[in-house]
Amino acid sequence: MSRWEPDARGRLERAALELYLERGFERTSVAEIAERAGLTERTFFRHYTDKREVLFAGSSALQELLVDTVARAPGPATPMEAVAAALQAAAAVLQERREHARRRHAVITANAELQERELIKLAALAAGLADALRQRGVDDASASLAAEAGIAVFKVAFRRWTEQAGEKDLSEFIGESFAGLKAVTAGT
Amino acid sequence: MSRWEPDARGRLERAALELYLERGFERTSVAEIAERAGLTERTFFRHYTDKREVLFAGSSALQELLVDTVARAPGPATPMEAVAAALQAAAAVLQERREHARRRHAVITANAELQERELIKLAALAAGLADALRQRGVDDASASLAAEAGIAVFKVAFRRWTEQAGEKDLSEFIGESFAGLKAVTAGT
DNA sequence: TACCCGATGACAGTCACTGACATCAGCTGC
DNA sequence: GCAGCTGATGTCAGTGACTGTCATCGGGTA
Repeated sequence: MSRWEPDARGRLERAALELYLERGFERTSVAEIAERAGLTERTFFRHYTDKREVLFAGSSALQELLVDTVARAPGPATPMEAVAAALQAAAAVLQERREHARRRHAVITANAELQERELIKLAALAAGLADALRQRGVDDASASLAAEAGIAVFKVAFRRWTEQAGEKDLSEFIGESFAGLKAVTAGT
Repeated sequence: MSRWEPDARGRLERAALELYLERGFERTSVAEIAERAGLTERTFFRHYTDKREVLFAGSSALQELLVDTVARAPGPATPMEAVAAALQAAAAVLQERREHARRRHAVITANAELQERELIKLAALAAGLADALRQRGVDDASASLAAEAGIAVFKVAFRRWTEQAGEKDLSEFIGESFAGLKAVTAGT
């Protein structure tokens, strides 16, 4: 048997989410998270750069999924089609873990600092999408615009998904939002 | 004559921008800003909620300008036309103070925490735009999408404006970006 | 003249985050 | 099977952002 309990990161992430739900982000100290995970505060900061980051561990995997999906989109796909495919792929992942996604999102919407972190993660996703589009030969400005517009669609769709009373899939909200964006930009 | 030097906020804002430019955001302490402004650290925090906020004092004025411009757009204007008018109004203000805008932006792009704050301010602008559109009778989803898309256009245009070698006006970049968005969303 | 108010200062405290050094189970080379 | 290295963790002493509380006092007000 090994010297320490396994999966320190997993324990920290679960402890953090639990505590943020129980008492709120601000009223939870890093020492408390570490204690619940059976570790020390110092070790927390070896795994996560700050108190917020522990909620965003999965975002790099999402980023890879988006970028890969754009890269693998069929050759003739337009930039927005490639972005749409990427967002649908991401939606499928989130739909699978919808309870976790909603709990996490509830914590984030309750705290401005966490919203800031979420926004910069979304900006990073946009930058990754834009890069992937450029790799496909899309010109610089169009790549940025398609990526930013795609993230805008995602933000709106995700919010509607979490606020709905029913159980409609995230992918449907994304489809509707893309259609809505098309309609609204047509009238300029 | 009054008991204290006037314009404490202005002195703090100028001192902060200077120091952030001279030594970087992270390597500047609030005590140093306050000292250069002839005040104490405690007083700094009476004027600004945190060390970042001192760079964003003007954002509420920008928000009011955007919201007012949408509210006053001609009745038959489409949502995107109203948003475009608002962004052009904001662009004119930034163009006027372009040296200040660029210095400030240089500080922000050099630091992730400041970028986070900028993003949440932009998100607030989007929320304000969306509200103003709803007041005009635009349906909920379209209002959010037009607002978010408008902010996406603004982000791209602003970045191109600051990165350009020449002296082209921000309003031109915004016009081009709106056209680019229209082109890119048409191909879905 | 007495009083209040609002902007500031003084000071102590909490907590996020960092740097430096210590510990020690398990693997590696011999 | 032993010496030594490694990597994840612990310990401890900071620094600096931010907060609560009380004191100060020039200027306006009754």
